[in-house]
Amino acid sequence: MDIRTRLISTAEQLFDRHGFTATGMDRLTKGAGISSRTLYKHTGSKHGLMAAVLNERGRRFLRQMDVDSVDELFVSLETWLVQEGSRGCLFLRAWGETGGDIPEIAATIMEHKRRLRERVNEIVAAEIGYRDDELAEEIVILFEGATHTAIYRGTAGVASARRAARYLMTVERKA
Amino acid sequence: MDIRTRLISTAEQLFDRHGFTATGMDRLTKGAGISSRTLYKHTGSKHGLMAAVLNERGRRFLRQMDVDSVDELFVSLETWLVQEGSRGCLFLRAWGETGGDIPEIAATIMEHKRRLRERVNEIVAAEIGYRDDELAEEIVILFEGATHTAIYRGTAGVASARRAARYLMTVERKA
DNA sequence: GCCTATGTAAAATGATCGCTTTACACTGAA
DNA sequence: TTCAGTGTAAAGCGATCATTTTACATAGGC
Repeated sequence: MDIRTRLISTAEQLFDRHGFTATGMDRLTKGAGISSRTLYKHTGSKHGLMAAVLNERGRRFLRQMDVDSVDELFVSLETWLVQEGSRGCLFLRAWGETGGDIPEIAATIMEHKRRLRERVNEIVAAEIGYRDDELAEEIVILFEGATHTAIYRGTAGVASARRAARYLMTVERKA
Repeated sequence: MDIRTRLISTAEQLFDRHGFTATGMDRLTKGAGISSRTLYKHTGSKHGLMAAVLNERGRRFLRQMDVDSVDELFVSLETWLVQEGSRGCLFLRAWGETGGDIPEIAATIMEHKRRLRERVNEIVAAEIGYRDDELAEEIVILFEGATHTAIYRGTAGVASARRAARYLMTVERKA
């Protein structure tokens, strides 16, 4: 496996499992099996590594959420949580640990959330035939809620979110 | 103000603003205006301080969520977010930063979430006349979703969650 | 065969980590 | 008046922090 890929996926696991600040550079280098010099050549700094991890994760996440209906969206979320574990949104955790003070990281987070919102908006629009920002926002909230409830309730909550979404999609559509 | 109160409320602000791990003991002692010896006499360790902060915050939070209807619940949440800021659930952030590995902290988090869930269940039951665990879980998910969406969308999302909750409360009640 | 890329291991940087200890001052009750 | 309780300031604990540096190996293209 490519060094950069190995570094980033190792870092993603460690950050997700132990938190960003609590994960030191030595654990990252040892985990990836590379020297610190090589690490710094690849991502420049710890913040750079964090941003790279988030970018890569965001790409993978949105690829998995590339579905055609709201119902499938929640199925995909459940699959993701089962495969990756339920420790909450890594982007929001990064925001919390940095206080939103690192521009490079803050921008990555905001951009990811903007993309997710747009994706949900498109899925909703495809399903009901027109754009409905308000309905899409409610689905996003259920999505975000399911993600975070899963930390302490497991994937059981995703089924509830899915059910609630089904109601909203039925009741709220005007056409 | 009592030293212990000052310590805990200062720590709560610093942890919330900058994260738990990133906040060092010297910032905490300087913030509270006490010596490190005094701090350690009061809470024993940093983990002890974290647990104390979470306990205090949980008490204050649930006091503010002591309402009689689901609609009021979301109004109270909005008030909370405006007053306290929107940096996500401090309990889940603590979970993420510790990996759930510190028993003292993990137990505090789980207990708080259990209480919140029970509170919502009671509010729902009072409103529709009978207990409905599934409906309550959906409300909890909207609540959790609004809390976390607020990090990057502000309180606008709370209004959406409130609206969605109103739909669910209307559509799903069987009596 | 040499040059540049890219990697390693390991030491050193100064700062900061959580936590303990030492030495001293104030206060209220016995 | 003595004494336990509670506080301070400041030094020190060994460990770890993110980052840089030094010295050396290996490999592919010219």
